[in-house]
Amino acid sequence: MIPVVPTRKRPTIRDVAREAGVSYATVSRVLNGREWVSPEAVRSVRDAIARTGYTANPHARSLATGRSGSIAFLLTEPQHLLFSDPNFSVLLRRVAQALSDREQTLILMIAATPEERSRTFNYLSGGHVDGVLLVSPHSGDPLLGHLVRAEVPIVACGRVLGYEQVISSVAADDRSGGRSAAEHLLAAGCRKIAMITGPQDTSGGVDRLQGYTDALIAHGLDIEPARIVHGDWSRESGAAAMRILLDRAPDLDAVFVASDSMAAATLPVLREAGRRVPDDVRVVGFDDTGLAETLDPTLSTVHHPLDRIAEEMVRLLTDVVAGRTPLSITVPTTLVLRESSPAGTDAARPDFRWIGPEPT
Amino acid sequence: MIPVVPTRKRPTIRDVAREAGVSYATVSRVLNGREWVSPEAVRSVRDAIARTGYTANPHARSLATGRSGSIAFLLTEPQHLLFSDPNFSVLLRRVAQALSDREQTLILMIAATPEERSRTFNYLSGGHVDGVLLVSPHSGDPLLGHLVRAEVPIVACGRVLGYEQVISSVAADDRSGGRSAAEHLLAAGCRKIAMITGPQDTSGGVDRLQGYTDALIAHGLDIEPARIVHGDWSRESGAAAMRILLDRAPDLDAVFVASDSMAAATLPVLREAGRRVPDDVRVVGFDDTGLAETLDPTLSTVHHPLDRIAEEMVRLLTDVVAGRTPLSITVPTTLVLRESSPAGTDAARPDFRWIGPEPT
DNA sequence: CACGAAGCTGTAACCGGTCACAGGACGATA
DNA sequence: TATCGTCCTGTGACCGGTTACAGCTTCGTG
Repeated sequence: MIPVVPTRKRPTIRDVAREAGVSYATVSRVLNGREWVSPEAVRSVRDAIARTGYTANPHARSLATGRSGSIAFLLTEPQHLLFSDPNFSVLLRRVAQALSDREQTLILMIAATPEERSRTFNYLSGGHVDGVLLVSPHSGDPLLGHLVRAEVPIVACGRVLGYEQVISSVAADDRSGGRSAAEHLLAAGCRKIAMITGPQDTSGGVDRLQGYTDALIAHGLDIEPARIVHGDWSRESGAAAMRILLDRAPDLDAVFVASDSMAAATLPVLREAGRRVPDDVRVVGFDDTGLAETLDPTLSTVHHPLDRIAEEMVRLLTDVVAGRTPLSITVPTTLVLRESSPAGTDAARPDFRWIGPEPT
Repeated sequence: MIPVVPTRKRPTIRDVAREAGVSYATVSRVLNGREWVSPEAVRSVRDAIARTGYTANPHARSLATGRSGSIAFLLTEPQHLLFSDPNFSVLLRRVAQALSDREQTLILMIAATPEERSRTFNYLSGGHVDGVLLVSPHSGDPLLGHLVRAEVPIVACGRVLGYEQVISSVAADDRSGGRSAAEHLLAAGCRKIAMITGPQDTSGGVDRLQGYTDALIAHGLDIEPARIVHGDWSRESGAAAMRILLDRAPDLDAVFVASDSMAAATLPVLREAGRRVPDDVRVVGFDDTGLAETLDPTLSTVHHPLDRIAEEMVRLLTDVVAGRTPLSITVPTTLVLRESSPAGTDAARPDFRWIGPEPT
């Protein structure tokens, strides 16, 4: 009897059991390697699996175990940032890798519009994923409060201001990073150092600024409000901020910019204004995710260790899912010097502890 | 045995049924809106759902229906391209949106290493997703053959050379795009037009080159092999290709580059070589995904309609999952003129049909 | 020799949905 | 009044796994 339509049913655990001459419970035990199973049984089950080409149905498994085996990577930034900011894609890549190593699947959710946000909330709070990785959270976001109330396991990239006690997070040591950038500029002789910050409702935005003020104050300098302009990570905001700075503080001799994207946008503005980089104005960015090397001049910047951050986020989320109390992890940053602010004599100065690689 | 996590029981369909005073089958009917249900029953079920905060368990649903409600977005490019090529992130964003609108979830899979590839194949062929969206497929990839043999529903972005009859695809009209770019350069008076192509095992790489040769031949010009260099979409390959061109064909008066990433990398090379853009050498790219506007000079380029491509891919995949025979869809491109090759007198010429927007 | 423990295996209940099918209520029609 | 069709609802089987529990060997020990 040849079936007209080749009904290609995928083999189930019971097919494997029949093939192996054992019960399906034994097959399950072999698959999960939990309990005592005789070596012969293990072998015949493995053979049967190989012969039938069996793979477990993840939905049946999730239904039985109550775990989904998947986590959500949640982006709440407006879409133009997703495109221009390499941080996202680098982090995404690393997280995907880390999850793949743990046999977990990565569900990408983008919640930019109000509709998407409410759909996203329903999905995440419905227990459809084991946990959520949150990127670049803004503390004012109501979605955060809802997720926390629904007790969804969350790990954020960057501390979530106001939620430090309830949301676990992994962040770069932004404050030290900002401080080392500013100290490098100070050591190079700059005294009128401006800063373009990130949004002040993100930990990265706040801490990098804090590091900058730390360094200036430690060197006995005043913080000049005119030299500080807030950006929103986007290129456009970087260019706009640079124009404001040139207007408000035309005597500046250096700019520390809280992201490479924004820093990249300052270069043409400076060039148009007739300022040479680094001779007239030194520029130091933050991130070092590939963009910095491709600019002209290449950009000195603080390396944002996204590899380790991704790794730690996944590890931490596993803990949080298992019921661990919230925890914040900080990962050290590294200053990388390139053409836009090369190493000067400062490398030899005893008061300057941090030393980056030689400029290329 | 105490469970590790205190599993807060979520309400099930039976809880809702009890609450509403109906059977669970009726609740299911209301949820799926399938069969005849009395208005009162609908109302009381909806009330009960609102009261209990019920959301359906997608795994139970998948198990019962045999559909997973999720599709995989599969990337097979080496990771450095994922970072530098904005095409990926733009497409990803759009696909995510289109899927979200259909209440489907997007599972991101990156198969760069051999391990990841085999894991990915097992996962996809195991029927864990309803279908696969494939980005930038290279025809030599063995993973493709395996997926086709396993009868996994696939829609690719770009035709898959050699698999046109078995893998559905959505592509830009790369050939017309390449042709309009070259025609624009010809109309601007250029006669020694070089080209940096994409990989010749991708339809985009082949077709954009084909469009270029179409235009040159139509104008009675010979195809000079010395003026054609193959790239691999990456910035590095663009810079390298430009150097080769300056060496092999130093008399060139224009370059058509098959991607904006590669085109971006040609600009510093040209500048270093003392060639002014566009005065000495005109440059036209391909993609128009944001990067082109941020370059200096801003880049004339062929707009790659990723919005529509994403939309069509999702639509087409739905059809393929439903059993539709393979189909290739082509979406038109548009030439966008900016500083690197502004519109000339050609716009007025009768033999030049295509006219882009005025340069900014 | 009786008995308990250890090692292994099978049965059955359960996870939370979908859906085929049986059947009840009720009005229309013969 | 009997019969039929339409509308609506409930029961129970099933999807493919996991796991509690019981049962069967086999062996060691008092």
